Amino acid sequence: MTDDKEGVVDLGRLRRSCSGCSLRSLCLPAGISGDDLERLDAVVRTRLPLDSGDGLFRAGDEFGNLFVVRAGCIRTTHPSSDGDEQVIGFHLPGELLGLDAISEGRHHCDAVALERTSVCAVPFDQLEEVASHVPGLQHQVLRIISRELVQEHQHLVALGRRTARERLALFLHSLSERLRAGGYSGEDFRLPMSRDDIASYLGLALETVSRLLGRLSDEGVIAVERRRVRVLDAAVLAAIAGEPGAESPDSRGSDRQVR
Amino acid sequence: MTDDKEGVVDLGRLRRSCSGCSLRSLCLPAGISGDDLERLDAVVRTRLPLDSGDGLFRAGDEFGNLFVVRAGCIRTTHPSSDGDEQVIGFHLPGELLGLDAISEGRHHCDAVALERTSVCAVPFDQLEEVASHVPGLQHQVLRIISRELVQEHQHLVALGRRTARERLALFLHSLSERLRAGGYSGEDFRLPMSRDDIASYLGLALETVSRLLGRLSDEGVIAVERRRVRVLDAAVLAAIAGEPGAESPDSRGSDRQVR
DNA sequence: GCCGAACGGTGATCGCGTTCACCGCGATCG
DNA sequence: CGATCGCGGTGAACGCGATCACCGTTCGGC
Repeated sequence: MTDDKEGVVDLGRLRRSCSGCSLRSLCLPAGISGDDLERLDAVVRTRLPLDSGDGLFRAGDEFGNLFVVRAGCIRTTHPSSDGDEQVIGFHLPGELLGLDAISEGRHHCDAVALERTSVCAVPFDQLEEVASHVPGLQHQVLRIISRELVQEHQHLVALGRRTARERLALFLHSLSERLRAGGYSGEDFRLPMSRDDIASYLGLALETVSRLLGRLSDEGVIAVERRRVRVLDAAVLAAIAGEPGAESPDSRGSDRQVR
Repeated sequence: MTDDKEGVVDLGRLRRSCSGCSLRSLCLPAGISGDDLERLDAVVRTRLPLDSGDGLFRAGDEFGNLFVVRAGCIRTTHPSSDGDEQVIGFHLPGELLGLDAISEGRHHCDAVALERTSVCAVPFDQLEEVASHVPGLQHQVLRIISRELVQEHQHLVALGRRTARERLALFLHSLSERLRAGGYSGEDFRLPMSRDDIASYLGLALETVSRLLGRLSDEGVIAVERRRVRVLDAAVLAAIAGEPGAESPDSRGSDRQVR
């Protein structure tokens, strides 16, 4: 199937493949190499381009593909019976979406691009087929979906126990970390989403988000200019967010032993 | 490995095995049968008994096993840096827990039994090994973890957008449905958790939970007597919870096509 | 250029749910 | 048996964040 001439690397094909992707270590191929990576590569459709506002899928749609964000940002929202909808997540480069559709074979969210965005589509049935021959890939899929679960737990704690100010600080902190992980600056970035989106995601009114951004700016923790954000004091931001600073991992043992 | 005499069923062993378990269709073995089910059976350790208050694992513990509740109830809580912790979930018969530990090989939650509880322990490395030979099992694991994700999304929407009254109705409605799925009555049951636990789970103060339970009781929607709850008007309860009554599935197509 | 919509900022007011306080009940234990 | 503790119920007051109202700015369209 490879039509590359011997010894000549096809740069175009490489750039479009997992092996040449800068997000490789974050994404499905993490820990996969050689023939196995080529098998995965054969399944992934790269470079699906989306304009700002374009939809990727809607709640109720039949589930066919998982998607990985290469560049840009995808917002997922959960529709409510009474009309209003809540923002569930923002997906940045290197992050998967569509995992919640595996359960019933239908998407439960609407997914929309917030800016010019490029995604890879991964046909799920083919991914499962490849994974059944590549144990490392099967494990990686489980790890990614489990990580998603952990993030949701943190989001739950934020919505359940944190003040508006703490939620916003946590949001900015998390965004900063994730952008850094994707290869972008974590200190100076542009928010892909509106104040309204942030408010919905954090379970707040948009006025509250607006005011608190202003307050954090007054305090010198961040600088905000419309959608541009600079983190001036990451330590204080993390402290407000309630992030454990230099806490020891503190392993306490292992789970219940079974005889 | 089977030491049963020909034609004679070992009832003790059967009752302890997946094939003889009444929760089979909810649990990992759903859709698995024959030799494959036997292979799964060989991995699962059944009947780990817990008393009320016993811990199953704690945040930071090394991850070894997934657990399935056979009877009783397990509460998982997410510890916070500043001391107070939030209840993340209640796990009823037929439900898995520990899935969030796959990502980093460490548990992120504390898990405690709220009453006399029996669980099955599933060593995760062995489960993965079996799953790599049994495609149906691999798919089932993904389906279960994905379903978990969907439930968390609904919980997020509840915490982000719903009033205290709606959250409580949703909680009772969901509890009722899940108990029914596990083979218990959904109309008349005993709450395994305290008001405090419910409040933490719903992001409310316990006083609010107490008052709203009283109000729902006054209105004749439910009857509450300490921890015993009877659902008197399931339709009204579902309506308050914002559950779609007789809404059509309304399939709108399939996700973005990829050329 | 003009127009209009989308977005963002800010003040004034309100109300839901929290907070604080104290109540009674039932179980456990010396 | 009275003492203690955990659990659950309830009243009163407060305050955080929602709601309502209106502002200016930016941007894309013709």
